[in-house]
Amino acid sequence: MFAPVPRQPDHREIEPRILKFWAERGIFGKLVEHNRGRPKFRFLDGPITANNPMGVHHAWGRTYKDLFQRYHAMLGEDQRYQNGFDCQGLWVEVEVEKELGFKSKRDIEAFGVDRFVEKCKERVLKYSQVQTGQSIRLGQWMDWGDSYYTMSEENNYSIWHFLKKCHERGLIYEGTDVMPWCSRCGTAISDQEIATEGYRELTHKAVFFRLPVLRPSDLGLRPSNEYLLVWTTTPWTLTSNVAAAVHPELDYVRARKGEDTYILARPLLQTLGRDATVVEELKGEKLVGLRYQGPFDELTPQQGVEHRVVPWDEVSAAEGTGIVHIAPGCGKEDFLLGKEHGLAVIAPLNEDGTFTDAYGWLKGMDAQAAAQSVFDSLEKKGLLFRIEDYTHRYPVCWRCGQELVFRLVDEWFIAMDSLREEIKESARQVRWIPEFGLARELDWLSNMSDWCISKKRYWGLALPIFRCECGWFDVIGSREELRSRVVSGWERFDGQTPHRPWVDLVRIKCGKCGKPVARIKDVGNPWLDAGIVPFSTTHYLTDHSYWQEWFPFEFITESFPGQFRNWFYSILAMSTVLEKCSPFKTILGYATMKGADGRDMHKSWGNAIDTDEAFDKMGADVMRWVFCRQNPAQNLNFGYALGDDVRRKFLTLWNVYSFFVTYANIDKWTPEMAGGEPRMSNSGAVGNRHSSLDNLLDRWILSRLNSLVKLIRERLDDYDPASAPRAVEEFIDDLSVWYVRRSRRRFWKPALSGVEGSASDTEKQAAYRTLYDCLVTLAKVIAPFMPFVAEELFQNLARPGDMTGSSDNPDRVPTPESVHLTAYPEPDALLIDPALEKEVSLVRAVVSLGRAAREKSKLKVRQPLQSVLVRLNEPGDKDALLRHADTIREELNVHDLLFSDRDAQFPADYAVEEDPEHAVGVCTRLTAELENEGLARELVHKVQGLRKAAGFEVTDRIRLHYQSSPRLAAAVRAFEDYIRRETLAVAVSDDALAEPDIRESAKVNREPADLALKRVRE
RNA sequence: GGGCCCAUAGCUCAGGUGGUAGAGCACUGUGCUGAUAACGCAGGGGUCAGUAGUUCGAAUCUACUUGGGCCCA
Repeated sequence: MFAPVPRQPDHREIEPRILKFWAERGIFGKLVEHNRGRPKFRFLDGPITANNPMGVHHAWGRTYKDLFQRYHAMLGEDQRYQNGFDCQGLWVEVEVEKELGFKSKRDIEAFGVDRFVEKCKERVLKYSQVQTGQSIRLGQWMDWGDSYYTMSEENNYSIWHFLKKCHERGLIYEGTDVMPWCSRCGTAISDQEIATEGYRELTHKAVFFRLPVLRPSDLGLRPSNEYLLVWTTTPWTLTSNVAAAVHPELDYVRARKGEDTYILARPLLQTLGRDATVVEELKGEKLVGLRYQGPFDELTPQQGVEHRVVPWDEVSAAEGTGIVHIAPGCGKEDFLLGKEHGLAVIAPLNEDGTFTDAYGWLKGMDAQAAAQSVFDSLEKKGLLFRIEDYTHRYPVCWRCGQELVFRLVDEWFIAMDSLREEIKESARQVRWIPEFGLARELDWLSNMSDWCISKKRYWGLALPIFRCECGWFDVIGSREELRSRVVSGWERFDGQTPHRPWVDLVRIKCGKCGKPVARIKDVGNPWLDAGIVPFSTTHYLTDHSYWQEWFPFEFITESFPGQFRNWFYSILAMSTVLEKCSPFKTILGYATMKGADGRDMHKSWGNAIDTDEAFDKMGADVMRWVFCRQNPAQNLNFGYALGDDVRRKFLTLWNVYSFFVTYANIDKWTPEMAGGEPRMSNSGAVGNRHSSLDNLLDRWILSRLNSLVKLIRERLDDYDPASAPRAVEEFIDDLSVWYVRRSRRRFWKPALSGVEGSASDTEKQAAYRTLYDCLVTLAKVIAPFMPFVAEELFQNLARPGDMTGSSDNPDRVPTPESVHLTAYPEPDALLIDPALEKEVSLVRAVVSLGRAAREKSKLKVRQPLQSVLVRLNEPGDKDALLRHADTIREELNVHDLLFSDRDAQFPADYAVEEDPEHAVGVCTRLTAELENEGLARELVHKVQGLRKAAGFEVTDRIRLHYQSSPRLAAAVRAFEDYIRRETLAVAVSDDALAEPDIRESAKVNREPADLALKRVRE
């Protein structure tokens, strides 16, 4: 017996129960064991940041990861199943700071770096556990006890090794650069980190100001009443102005306004207002070298600075004045231009974004808050021209949202120029899905600047760089190397992880002057942590043969946006340095998850979906299906409505399953009855025992099933997750709407006689057998997508009685214990019959047209008609339709199926519908005989309704009594056999019935009738 | 300024290698009542963003334009 099937699947009940089943039976462990030593599927999990509970967008990616791992497991491939957690970096620090109520780095120092670092570790451990639980709830199968953590010693020391290799190639250097700087976090933000969320549309005060041109006089250079008109959006940087840039090819003017003369780009003359008159036109190159008086010459750092006009091709006349203020200490491009022209570099800011002590009255003032003070000072000096609001995209800190400033800093870099082409070559070795990924990655690689690997923070990779005051530095490549070179502090470091503050206590000997040298204080860029995992997780340094077994990886899948310059970049770069190749062969990228309304998910906008709530409301299976059927290249607008659609679709499958179990139990049908040998073999082949079947419907659905399996294997082998679910949905539709509906009567009476070779038994057995194989195969097919429901179907169909613990079905058949331990179905080419599939499509098209024609005739389908007439353009289609004549006649409820030539006209009493290929007409003329038949069918319809209303079982026999008009009575007599058969009536009589179970006064096609039913006990 | 992606029915989206537009939802009508707090069928609805080109033929290929998104500078 199959367990009775609830009317609707309840994921809240099913999913936890299946999780428990898997856990108790150790199914995952058995799977790993089963495939051990077989051909490998090498998957690399990109680490998830273990800093908060998982977002629903993570569930999207994790679904892909699980889908392909489960699929390849069912192909019998050996896998590592290692999940990864990203642990180190500013993002964790920021959360811990919030937890502790810290506002700045000073708070951390006061709290103690060691305690702070421990807090960071604790947070990572806590949320890695939370995420593990959520992933399990999603149905993801990983070796959860063996997750890698990027804070592990192996990971950190592997990076040391990488950095050492870079140093051996002379790529590591300390540079002065102007970097985007977060004054709250007290650290530079690397190029990669100014990510999607790294820019924000902001409005600032922009200022037009004037700088007096210095003219020669007896006493040297003196300010004149001629001015450069200059514009900037960052007032605080004026304090560090050293030059003004013009485009040498651009047209400029000298224009008089009142007593004064202004120089600016000609296209921007209107900036001066209407009362200005042009005195002279000149090219920008004529202005180069002109000296002017700086806007803040009174400040100490400005003493001795010579201000002059320099040429720059980047200047445009699109906005401002065409004269650009240059402060090499405050802007990246300014810095580069300054280098080119040998300009002075003035660095005005402290780590916290305030002016340094040298800045006199500005000392201690926050740079961004200083705008008004700068304006006041300009005003007082007669240099202010105009202030206006200016809206632009401005970089902000990707973690805390603070507006960034550009600050002159000393940071450590890996020189990338010599690696650029090598890494691009590695990127080209990869299959990028979607294809445009390669172009994106190459674009990034072509434009990337040197990799800034240092961060002035606490929780992260301890960069193994030791630098002496004398200028010497070296990079340590391993713990052993450090130990061999240590001169002091080892005992205080030994036993600790290689993190701050402990590793900072170690001293080595300077290679030049011999002094004890400490590590630089900086920690590493977190993408180093994630970038090394292709090596650290495969024990590149400690177990080389293991690494050789598992490297490179076949497959990774991650979200595209952002990762081109982050993880994809760092694993490609690091692997290229270490092994001159890409560490992965195929990348499946997917887009961004948005709210149901297409906007970013925000709690305050009400469109955010909590992961745990989604598991509860939607269920993991449905959620996974939604993710899988999505085109990965397209943003996913995720909401509960998507889940409702999927649930409806699967309710159809559930109904088929429920239908099968209901009737199989009535007939006490078991798989063994129809076969003889055990049903579920491990071969995985689908329906290979049906080749002798002659039922067209059976042959058709098995062809469809095998075609489906073939397609899905092709698509999954090609790393295309989205095509498979769509194909499954179509199959479910075919199975329910056509196969089950058309086959329904085969599952009804008479009951299985048990007589070998009886005709009705053979038909019925074939139907059960076919539907059973469809369902069991489907369970296997969807197992990687919807692991819970697949298991539920499989357990009840293939191992009935097992899950409930009742052991009327002990392990007497070698059926695998779980659907996830079965082999993925293989298509049987002999069962695929494209011609038959096409034929059934044709039949369905003709039936569809016929129904539309009936619709037009206003004659309901229950009323039999004499004939349907089909006109075909393809004469060959006639034979095909004739093979399905019974089907067409039944579907359209007509007696005859007729054909006509392509040019023939339909008779006048036909209602006709047509499409480009065929026309179908139904004869609308009714005879008395047809009307009687219609009455009989209508009566049956009423009686079935009464059976239902009375609560009879579908197998109950009844007595049917009726009193009616003579017209109806005649019809009943004419079709009595039919009525008895359809309603399971043992007797039909026209007298009154004493004590009926149910009675009704009804109208049967306008003929009045009293109907009464009584159940007959056997 | 450069690169990449997108634009198909009211909404969400399918539409390898070019051949007279499809699904789901929504809407309207209707049927079924032995899967039934389900389901089926039928119908309305699209100049496939625009323009030009290649072609016997373009939603599909090419160029440009417009609008949206992302990235780089």
